[in-house]
Amino acid sequence: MNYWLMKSEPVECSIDDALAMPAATVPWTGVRNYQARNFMRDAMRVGDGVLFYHSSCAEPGIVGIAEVASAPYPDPTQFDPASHYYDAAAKPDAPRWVLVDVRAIRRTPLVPIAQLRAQPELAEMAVLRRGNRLSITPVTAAEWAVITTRLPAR
DNA sequence: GCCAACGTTGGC
DNA sequence: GCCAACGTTGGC
Repeated sequence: MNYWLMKSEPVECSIDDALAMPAATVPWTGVRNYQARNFMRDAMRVGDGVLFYHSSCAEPGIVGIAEVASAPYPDPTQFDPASHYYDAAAKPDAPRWVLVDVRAIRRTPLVPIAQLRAQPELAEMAVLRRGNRLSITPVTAAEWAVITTRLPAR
């Protein structure tokens, strides 16, 4: 079992949007970075824990708990010329981008990025690393424990 | 809106 | 295969 932090812009898909979907599950479309893609393609397993993170918004931070809900499969938006995520170089018989489904489990009180940075135990967290631009980063079991046990009870 | 940091592209 | 230019991310 592995753990991940996955960023989503709430304008695109917030934790509440995800919870409102059938089975609270969303296809994680739009990843166009090879390293992030490779995490989904090569390392994620169904049932892996996910910290649902809101980025590019007024209050960036962790807002929920989720889990990986599918094996990787081609991201359909790469084949859609009308999509913002269209990739003319990707063909159905040679997809370039994959995704997994993510099932939202519950909303949590916001844990702002400043609060994450303030925790000494989280100093090495990949998402907090200087210059990090990955929308998907691994989370260690120790980091997962610190974050999930210190989230205020709902 | 600014800017640091990094990935991608393309000329050579 | 180098590397400058450009684009993107994302917090502030």
